[in-house]
Amino acid sequence: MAEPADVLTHKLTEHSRLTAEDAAELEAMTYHRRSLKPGEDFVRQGDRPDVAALVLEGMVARYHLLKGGGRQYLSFHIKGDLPDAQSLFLDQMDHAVCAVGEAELALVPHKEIIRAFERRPSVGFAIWRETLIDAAIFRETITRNSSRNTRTRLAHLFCELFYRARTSGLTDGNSCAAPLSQTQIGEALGMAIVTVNRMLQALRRARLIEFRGGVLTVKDWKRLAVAGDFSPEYLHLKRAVRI
Amino acid sequence: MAEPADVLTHKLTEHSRLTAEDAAELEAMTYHRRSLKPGEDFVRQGDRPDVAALVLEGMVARYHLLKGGGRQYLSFHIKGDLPDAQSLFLDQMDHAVCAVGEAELALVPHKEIIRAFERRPSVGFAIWRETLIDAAIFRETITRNSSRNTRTRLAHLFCELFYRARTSGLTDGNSCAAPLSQTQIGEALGMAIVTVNRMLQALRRARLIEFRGGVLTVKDWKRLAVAGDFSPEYLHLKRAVRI
DNA sequence: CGGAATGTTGATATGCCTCAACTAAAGTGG
DNA sequence: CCACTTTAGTTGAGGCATATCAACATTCCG
Repeated sequence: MAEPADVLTHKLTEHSRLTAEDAAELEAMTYHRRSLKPGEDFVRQGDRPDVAALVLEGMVARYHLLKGGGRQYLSFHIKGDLPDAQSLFLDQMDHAVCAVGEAELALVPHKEIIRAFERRPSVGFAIWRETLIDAAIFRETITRNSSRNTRTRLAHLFCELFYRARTSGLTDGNSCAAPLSQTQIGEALGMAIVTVNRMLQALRRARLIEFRGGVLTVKDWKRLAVAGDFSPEYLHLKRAVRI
Repeated sequence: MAEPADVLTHKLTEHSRLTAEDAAELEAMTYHRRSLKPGEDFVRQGDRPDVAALVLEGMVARYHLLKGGGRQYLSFHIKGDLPDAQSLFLDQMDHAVCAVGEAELALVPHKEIIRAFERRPSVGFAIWRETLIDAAIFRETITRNSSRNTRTRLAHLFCELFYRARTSGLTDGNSCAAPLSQTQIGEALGMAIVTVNRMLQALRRARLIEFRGGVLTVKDWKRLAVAGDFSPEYLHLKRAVRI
């Protein structure tokens, strides 16, 4: 299993240039491992964390709690992501973060991260860039959920999940892990479970994807990208991945 | 008319603590004024700006261009906001920014801002925090547009516009500037113009708001906040505003 | 003053949700 | 290991919120 510092360095390298000194600074931080069971919350709305999480394994999701008990999932995160980096500078969590399937985290004290920023501004800039990419993904999510129909939304989500997994080297051929239930997909895309189920079948019938047992298989990337109105510029990666 | 540096300092103070040295650093930057006509684009999707904008006057909006020519408005910005701060660390714009009504900007070269960060990390942290609040607003927008009905969405938008104006001292009694067309409101909330019009009437009839000639008047804040399912924590302000 | 943009109203269509029942799979305890 | 329970997925029927279409009113602006 990879070292936390390496996971982080590798991730930041997807969009930022880091010097050896920068990497050393990341290496010097303290990483505390923590395992999460499926569905387990890691931070809750209102919390004031003093550590930031790095995803080492599995998938993690951010969500708003709705009155009535429902959820609005906001984003999904994989290995290398910092799902609560915002807590570095925003005291209170305005949303929660939970595991989707089993997940493994590394926790780093805020203090150490801030100290790294002060010693090496470029490390700060890289993580800042990471949070800005997060925001770009949120913007795309607004557009996806606000102005596209249910089929397109679903296709777009699969595109994003697959593309990001691919970028991080987490795909196995045309497959990647996506341990989401149909309920969760519905709560991410703002659609009823029944509709998720039907659109899923539509995408399957059209031979664009397979989705079973928490594994997403892309059968026809090109047509899936068209169906999802997907183009990856919003992910702001240094080098585009070919699929 | 206020000096750009003062506008920025004042804004950052809404959520961050700045020392006299920090303020001096902001003061030392070069601000280039620019006026925008209603609807005028200031940056476009794909651009690679080398300056960042500070809103001095009026309202500015970010939007995605949809194929077919439609727009998805992502956020609205008022005096003190930095609507394209992300361009500091993300090369290409993934969205455009335009004026809503007349607007006045101050442009600051990226280089000078970055230099300020390197000399005074806390200035960087304050602007970073600003971009994180942006992201928090995007998250709230996801939830608003994905899991609430049209009436609630509209009420929520008005709540946010009014609350933020109030925070920045831009309200006049129960009124604030909101030079949006119904079309633009529709393109922000992901609803048809006709529906905007009807829900607007519903909110008027319920005596929650007035909205005419680009001016929003809140007639009953408490009930409007309930109708919009609005609570301002996501804006992450140091001190909550009483309305 | 005329034309364009914006707002308003009514009628109709439909995409998606809700409700309800059933099946399949996964987890649990005897 | 099997009965039992729970959770997740599937299918059909019907209704509603919201979109679409179309006409008209109003305001804005050159």
